[in-house]
Amino acid sequence: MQKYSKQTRLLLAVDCIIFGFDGDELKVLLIKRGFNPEKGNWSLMGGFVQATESIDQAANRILKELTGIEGVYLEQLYTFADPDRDPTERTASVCHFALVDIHKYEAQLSNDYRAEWFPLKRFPKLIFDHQEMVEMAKKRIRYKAAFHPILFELLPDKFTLPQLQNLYESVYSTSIDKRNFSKRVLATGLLIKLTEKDKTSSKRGAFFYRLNTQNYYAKFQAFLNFIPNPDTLRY
Amino acid sequence: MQKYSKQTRLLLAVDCIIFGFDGDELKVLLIKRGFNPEKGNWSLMGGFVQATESIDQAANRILKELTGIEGVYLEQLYTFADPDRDPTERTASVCHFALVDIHKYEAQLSNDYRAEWFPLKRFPKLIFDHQEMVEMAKKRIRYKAAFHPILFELLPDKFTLPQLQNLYESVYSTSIDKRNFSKRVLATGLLIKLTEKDKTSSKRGAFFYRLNTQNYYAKFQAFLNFIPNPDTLRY
DNA sequence: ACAAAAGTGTTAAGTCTACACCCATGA
DNA sequence: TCATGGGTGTAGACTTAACACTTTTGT
Repeated sequence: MQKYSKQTRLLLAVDCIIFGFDGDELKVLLIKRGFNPEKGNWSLMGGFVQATESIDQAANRILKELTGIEGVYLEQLYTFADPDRDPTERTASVCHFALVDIHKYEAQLSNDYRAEWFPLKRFPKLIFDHQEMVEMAKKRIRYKAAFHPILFELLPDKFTLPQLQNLYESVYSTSIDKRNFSKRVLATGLLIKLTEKDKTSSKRGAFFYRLNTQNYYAKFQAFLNFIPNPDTLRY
Repeated sequence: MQKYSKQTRLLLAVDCIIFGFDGDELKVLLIKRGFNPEKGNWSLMGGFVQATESIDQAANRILKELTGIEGVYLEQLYTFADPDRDPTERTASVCHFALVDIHKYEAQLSNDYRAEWFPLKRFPKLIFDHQEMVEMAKKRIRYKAAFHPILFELLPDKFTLPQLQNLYESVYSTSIDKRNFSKRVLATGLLIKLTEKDKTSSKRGAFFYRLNTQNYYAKFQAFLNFIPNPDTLRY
């Protein structure tokens, strides 16, 4: 079949903002770019979409290649394609964000890859328009997590209510009454209380919970509402 | 500067789902494709991003060229780039949706352009993956309009409460109690009551309202809540 | 015994839902 | 005068927010 004539072709890339939570603050995984331009500078995980790949496949492949991470929550965020965003050559980047359990990947990342976690405050200068991508991803997470239980993706399989509350408090830079928080969260039916306790952060210990995965998938699209004052949120 | 070697280049396109509301149901503007492949078949408004254009500029240009529409609400939705979505040649499409006042463009569309409004029920077969794009856009509108006052973009500058309620009822395929609806809507402070009445749909006439544009922009990002049972909504 | 974090219940305020009647007008 | 659609208020149910004390246990 004949090609479309007289149209500009360009490169298609994927970039991923990988979020993790260390129990205290949100972090993003960055890598030192391995090629010119901007070689050696901090960058999001990115790469070019190959000839026979879908965007989704490319995003998953790049995550795997650069960090070893696979099977995590990954969502398309926005496409950036200003003509001069990459000075080398016009490149459209389909930006994604991923949510991972930071502890699963800490060891392997520092050993096998040149990637590092950076807290959202105290962030290095990033290449190209990557800072803008991060800003958008932060907004999207806050927006989406206000109604959908995506933040569980940042926690290990077993987690405690205080851990979960810390996470919500970090994401929304707010503090939440723990009595109201536990009532809300437990009322969703998304959590199953385990008999085991986490004794690492208190003498008494806090009960572990795990996700009720059935309910999780069933209710994922429903609007929850873990956050007290949604009026203060901004997209 | 040297180019990135050994990478595939591809075409970047923009497609737009243009929504309108005729007072009774939601409609989407379609056009008969003017070139091969699929020449003569129904298509979303689309075109290629030019060498020096941003995506946003391309989307606005294409809207203008194909329909004369400009200055309307336009939002990036999702990027579709499966390798074979266009059989001619690999093409990534950054899909957008637009919300327009259907009455502003009815005359000009039928006279000057080959575009036609189709109700969301009774929809023709579309080219490529355009049907999937429309499905996603419907979901996004329902999602976003549950919390942000975007549906006003579908109405004329002056509109009545019954018109507005009809619109919400169509978008959510539900019926809303008119007493509760008017209380909710008026409580937002987004509307200014005019002295003039619309006598076209009743003998008594319904008061016109217009948007308080100051409040509209200020509160756009706040979560409103016009829809009674958000639990039943799905993303 | 005390410090530090976990866990739990109630009340008042506010919001939401359900519901029915009168109004204005043109035909 | 009557048929049609527009406009308005209230009471009960429910949800949310605010708030403080007891429990556990390691040191």
